[in-house]
Amino acid sequence: MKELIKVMKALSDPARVKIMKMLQHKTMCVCEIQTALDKAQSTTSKHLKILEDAGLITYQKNGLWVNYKLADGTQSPFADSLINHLHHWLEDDPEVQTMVQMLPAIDRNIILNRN
Amino acid sequence: MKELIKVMKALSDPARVKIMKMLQHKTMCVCEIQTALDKAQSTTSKHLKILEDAGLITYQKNGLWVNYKLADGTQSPFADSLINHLHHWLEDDPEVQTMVQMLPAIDRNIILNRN
DNA sequence: CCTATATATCGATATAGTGGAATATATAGT
DNA sequence: ACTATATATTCCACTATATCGATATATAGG
Repeated sequence: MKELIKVMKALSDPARVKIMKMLQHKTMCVCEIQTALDKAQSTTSKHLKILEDAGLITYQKNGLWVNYKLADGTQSPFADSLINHLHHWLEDDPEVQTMVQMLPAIDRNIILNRN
Repeated sequence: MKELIKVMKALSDPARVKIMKMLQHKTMCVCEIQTALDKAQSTTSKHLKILEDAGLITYQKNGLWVNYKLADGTQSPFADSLINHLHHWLEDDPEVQTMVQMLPAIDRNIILNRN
């Protein structure tokens, strides 16, 4: 029960659902996700922790960067189901569509003023 | 997006998930659900409203009684998916199992001291 | 070792959710 | 119309969550 509740709570916030929809398109670091969401860095980091605790996303460290991606769902059958459903859910949601269109422009090198 | 969030929030509380698991076995009135949950009547009524707003349950009035049952899911594709998944989810959850075993003994006539 | 920097954690505050007691509403029976 | 009663709503206390600024942690490069 606790495990299911954790997954449901994780997906009960628009920002976190948006993160799931973005990661469906590409692996992203915290600063990229933060930019897309237009939230504070600490806020973004906490959302990611909640999704990770629920078994919905995983990360891989690469130097200073932490790259987040969708989990494979092996941790939790609830997470697995919802990850799969989210792939087709909200595809026609205007808010999600706008965000997805912006994704190609959201790049850590551009965000941090590198070449 | 709002619709999905509403469904997820509705299923983010153990009492409400338990209601869903109970209604999977039989239609129940508020006083029966209240007894099974061991919560106040007002609390129970509010949980039911949240589930109904999310499209997860419906009710049918019969005199003073309001009989709640699982929705058919036609209101919301999200609700539909989750109603279906919940049918097999948590079947081995100890808390749910105990509650389901008690279900046959939970009857409005017994609760209200009628013959 | 020191500095820079990407991310995580902490502290504080505002908002939302959960709970029960009290009250309101609606309907059945007389 | 009056009473009884099953459920819904309101009110209020308490807890949980979301957010941000500030600080801590970890790692790369010099």
